[in-house]
Amino acid sequence: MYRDMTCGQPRQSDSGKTITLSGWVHRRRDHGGLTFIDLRDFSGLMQVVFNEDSAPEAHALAGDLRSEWVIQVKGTVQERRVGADNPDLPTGTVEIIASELTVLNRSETPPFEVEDDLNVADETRLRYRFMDLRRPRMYRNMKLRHDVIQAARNYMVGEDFLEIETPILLKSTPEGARDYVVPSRVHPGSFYALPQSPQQLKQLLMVSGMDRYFQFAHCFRDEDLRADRQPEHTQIDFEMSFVEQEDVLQILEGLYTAMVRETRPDLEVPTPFPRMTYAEAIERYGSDKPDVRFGMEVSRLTDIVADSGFGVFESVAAAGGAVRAIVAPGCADYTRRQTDELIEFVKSSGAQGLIPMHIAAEADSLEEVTLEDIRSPIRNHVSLETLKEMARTTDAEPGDLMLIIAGPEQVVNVAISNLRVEMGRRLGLADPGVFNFLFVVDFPLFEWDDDRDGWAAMHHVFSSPRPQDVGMLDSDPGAVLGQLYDLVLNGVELGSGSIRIVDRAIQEKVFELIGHSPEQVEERFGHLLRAFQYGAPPHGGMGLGLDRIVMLLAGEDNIREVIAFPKTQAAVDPLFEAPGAITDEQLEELSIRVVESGG
RNA sequence: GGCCCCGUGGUGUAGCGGUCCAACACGCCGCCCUGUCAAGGCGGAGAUCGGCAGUUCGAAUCUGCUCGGGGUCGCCA
Repeated sequence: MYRDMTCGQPRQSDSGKTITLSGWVHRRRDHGGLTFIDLRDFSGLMQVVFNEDSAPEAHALAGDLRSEWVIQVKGTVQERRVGADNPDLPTGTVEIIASELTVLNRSETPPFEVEDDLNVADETRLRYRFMDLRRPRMYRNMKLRHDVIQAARNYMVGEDFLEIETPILLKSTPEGARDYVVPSRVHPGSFYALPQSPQQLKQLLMVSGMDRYFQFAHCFRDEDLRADRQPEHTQIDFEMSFVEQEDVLQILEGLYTAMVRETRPDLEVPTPFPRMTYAEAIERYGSDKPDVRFGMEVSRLTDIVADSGFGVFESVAAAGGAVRAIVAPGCADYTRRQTDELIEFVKSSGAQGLIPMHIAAEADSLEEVTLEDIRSPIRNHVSLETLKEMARTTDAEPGDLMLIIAGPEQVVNVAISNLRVEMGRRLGLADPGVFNFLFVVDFPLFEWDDDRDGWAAMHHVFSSPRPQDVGMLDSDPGAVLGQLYDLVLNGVELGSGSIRIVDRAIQEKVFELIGHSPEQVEERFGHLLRAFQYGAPPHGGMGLGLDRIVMLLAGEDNIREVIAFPKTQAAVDPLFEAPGAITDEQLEELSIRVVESGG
């Protein structure tokens, strides 16, 4: 045994014991005849004292120690002398009086210090991830991730779900994201694809009578990265037979309250999780994943300003676009510099611009506001009555700052909802101690795809329309709502799910609507549809981003912080230098020739 | 694919046309020190400023291209 205890364990009750500890040299404080070593492992720090008088050999050796060397120390646990306690350390009331020291391994000088309050470029951290992960914060995140997984597994097992693994090497399905593909050696010119989700597999498991399935599923998507998006991520994936939407939502609520309770009992989780329709979410927040911890709802001014005399508003309204606004309470004194910043912000969210409207705090009420009280680029173009009507509609008061965005509906919604979140952040409106889960339901089944000039599945092709909407599949596809639901937490989409289609006629109709020929359907989904002809139970389920919920539970704002070996924005692993070339022999075996890109 | 920000010793930053063969902090190396815990004192080494091409009498500093990193819009069934 290299150790009797871990570094963070010994307490006053252990004093007098002779123990052996192993770990990394966190810091050395050499006082000449007396040397202190902070010995570190995953569990914490322990101060080790080397005294020239009592252990000359160990003391001499301790003088050679350097940061991150791996050592083994034998010594006696002792209460620290009066006044020498370190209240910052859990082990700060004791220390080890070393009698023996063994150097187990040396270390090069580290590229950065193993400290939590680290300020090092992400790429450097990833290049030396094995050092980066030694930081207590990273261990905490990995441990939290572990605990979240255990809590989820316990809950799912308790609800009679079966944990079943599904293959990673499967077939490309041309829906959705780009696939990562793997060439087949045995079948030259053929490729496996890594799963974007185990969607079809879990549906097959339902047809197989497995009743309730779950899995921590690795999912791969070859799309551009973001702070909360990696090329591979882990989903808590589950599917249930003989259920309706509400049954699935009940499981979700139970699962997530359990996960939070087990890992962050300090957080407040209001239950039951509220249900909000997609339409309501868009109307009130401009987003299908609203942060409902605070108000600042989005108003619609299109009708009021359609004939206001302000050209931008009029042309947007005439083109069928939207004029929407939020109110930043008490922000009428924002400076030009501050509003310019906000303009840059909304531009980066895709909007053309942003029109601020300051309502001076001097007036006692909105009705007493005069043109003098209003500061805005539209002030000289729009009548006072219209300005007031805009303020009334948004519930703006004297002293408030209205922020108005005009443009195509979807562009406005993206920008105004991002702006709302940004203002909420600036004004400190969102309580970080509250986890406000929200079910967004009744998503449209289809959305119009301008590129393809046709309907596309909002979620995926197997999601079922609401029974009452089936009749509209022919007459008005855009109005058909699905048995589709998202779980949203504090403005972050955690996952999507649906009740699946098991009726062949409806399935064929859906394929037809999104422009799949029977041949394409057979090619892409024949296996699943054939299975459905052999007795498919009604079923539904969900895929949930594990990394994101762990990120939120950890209080991190980047998903890389809760993934042991994440990739950079260019989908590179700087430690492995992946992806990399393969040998000519490998290429030969795979019948692959690499050609220069045409440019 | 678009937009924005960043790239200076090991790490993080300062310098933003000559006074910079580059400053500071931490780290590193050496010496001293028996109670420190971001130990302390003294001394020292270490970057030609991501790369290339230009502008200029002169560039870390300006311009163009390029590479790398981060954020974001598109994209992500």
